[in-house]
Amino acid sequence: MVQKKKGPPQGDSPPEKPAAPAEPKRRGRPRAYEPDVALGKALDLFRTTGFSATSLDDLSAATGMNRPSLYGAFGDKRELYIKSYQRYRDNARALMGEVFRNDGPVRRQLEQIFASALDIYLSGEEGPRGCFTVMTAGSEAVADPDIRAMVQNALTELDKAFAHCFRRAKEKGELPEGADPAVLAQMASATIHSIAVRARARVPREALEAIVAGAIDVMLGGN
Amino acid sequence: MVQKKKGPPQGDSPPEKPAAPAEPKRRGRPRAYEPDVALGKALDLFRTTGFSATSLDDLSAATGMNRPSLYGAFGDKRELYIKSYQRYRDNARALMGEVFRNDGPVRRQLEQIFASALDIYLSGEEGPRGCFTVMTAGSEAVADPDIRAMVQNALTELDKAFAHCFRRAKEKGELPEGADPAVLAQMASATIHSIAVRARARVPREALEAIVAGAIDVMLGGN
DNA sequence: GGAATTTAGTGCGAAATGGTACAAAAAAAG
DNA sequence: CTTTTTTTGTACCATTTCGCACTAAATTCC
Repeated sequence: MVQKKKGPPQGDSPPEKPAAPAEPKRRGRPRAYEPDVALGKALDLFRTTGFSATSLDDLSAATGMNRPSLYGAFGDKRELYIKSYQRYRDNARALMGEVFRNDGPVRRQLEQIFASALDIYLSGEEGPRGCFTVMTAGSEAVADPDIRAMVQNALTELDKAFAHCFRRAKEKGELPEGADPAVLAQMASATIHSIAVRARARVPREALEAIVAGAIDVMLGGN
Repeated sequence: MVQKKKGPPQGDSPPEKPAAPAEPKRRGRPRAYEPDVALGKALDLFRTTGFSATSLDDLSAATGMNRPSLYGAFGDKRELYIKSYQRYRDNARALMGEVFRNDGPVRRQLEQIFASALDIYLSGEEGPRGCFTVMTAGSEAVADPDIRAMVQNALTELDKAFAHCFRRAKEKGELPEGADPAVLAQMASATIHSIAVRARARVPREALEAIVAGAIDVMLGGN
């Protein structure tokens, strides 16, 4: 069950710019695909259709790779799903981490975070695709311990990021006296979860933005 | 695609107590199953495994009905899924509607609502199953317009119930001056969505209760 | 008891699915 | 040019999946 065979360093480095680090001239027939873009396509598919409803044929068509190549490159379906999810999280982290790092006023920071989230959730040719964690990974999490661990990790990571954000804000006096950063963080996360769910039901962006605006007002207590 | 063939009045009446209204003595061989309990079993399964990952064989095993009977009683897999979802919503409405109707102090009302939600989300032999709307129906909502409509309906219904709750509270002076019931309602819904997601990832009940408690405090503004 | 009616249960079949074996192809190395 | 290595692509297999036809059973009506 617990697969972990070929575990190359992968995971930390963001997939930003493969940069092709001086391709050491491989030996055999060259690959007809770029692993990075192929994984991106797979991610897109999994995000819209979920795990079970996405067939290897679908994945094959989307990536342009035939099934044996897919298997060779990413392992079986489950492994590919997990790698897709890792990729998704790397992307999200990259997008949000940036905002979390530079410290403007909390209000501005929150606005940017939520805007990024909406960008992610509402993207997709055929309708918004919501959040991988909330929608498809959450479903698999019940039965699959590995995926569950990843989901848990994603949830706490978001909580922590928000908590850090609010803690700093409180130190800078941007929050009322009694405000509890940890609680506010969980509410911010909840707002994220909520717009993820609603996006999937095709609630229009303006409505989601209104929700975000209202939530920010309440969380910042009129500041 | 849009099935709506045999649409008996079903939908409004809560499945509470089938009551067997004087069985008018049917004509042929008696059914070996009780439609109500069978649908309940199907719901249980769909809730844990989702639509695609649940096979008709699984459903057959769970309900005790063989496939042809299943088909005859509920239609094809998609119809059964939709009926299960309706049933789930009827149950939830019954459970929460009760709380929403009797008017105690808001705080108490909210506590009860969230407690009911947790009961629903955390139930399940093999781990918590979360919320049908958020988890499995949300996934299908992208591709299936009918299911999407149901999900939208579920979301707005919850928002409205909370909004009503907060509006009444404000009239009774239980909320601060500037409080906007609609905004608070959306935050309450967001809290629901969030604990649904977290429940699925096996976050323990105490942690979820803490989140709820914190959210209530913030929403009621110290009252 | 026999006809009519409704359900149960076996079992089939066509399609889809996940996975893999194997030969052909494309490149580097000798 | 031949060998070696790596990937491609076809074809295949075993299993699962959904749906349905058809027969057997159980019950009511006449």
